[in-house]
Amino acid sequence: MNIQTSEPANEERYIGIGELARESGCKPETVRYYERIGLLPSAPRNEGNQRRYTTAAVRRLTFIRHARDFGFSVEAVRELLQMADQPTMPCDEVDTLAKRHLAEAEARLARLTAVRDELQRMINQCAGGNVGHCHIIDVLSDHRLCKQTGPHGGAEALR
Amino acid sequence: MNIQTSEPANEERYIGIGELARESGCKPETVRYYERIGLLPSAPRNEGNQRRYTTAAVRRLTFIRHARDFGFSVEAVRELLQMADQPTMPCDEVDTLAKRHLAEAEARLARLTAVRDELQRMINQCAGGNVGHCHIIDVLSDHRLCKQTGPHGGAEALR
DNA sequence: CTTGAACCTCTAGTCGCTACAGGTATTACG
DNA sequence: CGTAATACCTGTAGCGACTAGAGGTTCAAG
Repeated sequence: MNIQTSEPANEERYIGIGELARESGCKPETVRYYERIGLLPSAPRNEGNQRRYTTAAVRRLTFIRHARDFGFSVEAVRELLQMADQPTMPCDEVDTLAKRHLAEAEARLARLTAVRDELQRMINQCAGGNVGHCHIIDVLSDHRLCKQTGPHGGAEALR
Repeated sequence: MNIQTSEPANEERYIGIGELARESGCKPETVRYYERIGLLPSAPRNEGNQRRYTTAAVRRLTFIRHARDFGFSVEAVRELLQMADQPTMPCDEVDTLAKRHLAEAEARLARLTAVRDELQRMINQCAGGNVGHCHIIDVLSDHRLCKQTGPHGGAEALR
């Protein structure tokens, strides 16, 4: 498994940024953005200054997109790429990174679950009527009406 | 329950932005930001141009923070405030807004759960060794190694 | 009266893209 | 071969929801 961007073998097919984007499931703007921030190496250009890519770039970009889909931050992806680029390295660090990410996902999950439960509770208790007696408004107005003691952290759960 | 910002009754105590922030659980910068974007009305100023608040502002800001904690967007909070400001209105719209938000929370929850499971799976299958044979790297490189068929949407789950 | 904390405005930075505007290159068709 | 549609280029600005800092003013305590 090689996700490095290597120089093309003879006769290898070159593709443009549009096709690269299509094949790896993102947009050309995003590809250029990844190049700008250094996730992708600067692509070689043809005579008309357009970027040309090989299948190595498709693999690297696919890796990036997939890691992003898993919710890894761009910085984490950068680290993962560096690790993947050194196949002889022990994979402890990869493991650590993944576990930390898992822990964060679980924390978000817990917060989000609490928020969901509280939302459900307050919706169920709304008897309908007018806003002056709306349970939803009441709960939002007064944290003591929540089962939870701490802040919900719904906003933080979304980061 | 009145969360409107009304003019202070005679002899009502005024507080500064710092105390307001402390009492409602956010930072002074955030308070000014909320004023700037119109979630909070422009606060009256003392002679030295500093904002003075009453308990009505504490209530309003607490409502805002609480709704934000529930993950409601600032725009949704704006709508909720408008509704809460009209206590005689029927609360159908509040209900609708809350239910829509609940549905979104549940969707995010589902995506995040899927991501969590896949992360767990790939961490459990990592035998340790070097990066060249690391299962985590392999899964990130090749979506077909995931149980899931579609994209994970981990990044989207975080919005 | 002095010191230090709290406050003021304005601007820019965060993250991860996305969307222009205004131009050039390539490609397909007639 | 000419033209038109498409793809590409760079650079900049915008999103959401704050947060941080610079550089200055005002307040409260001693």
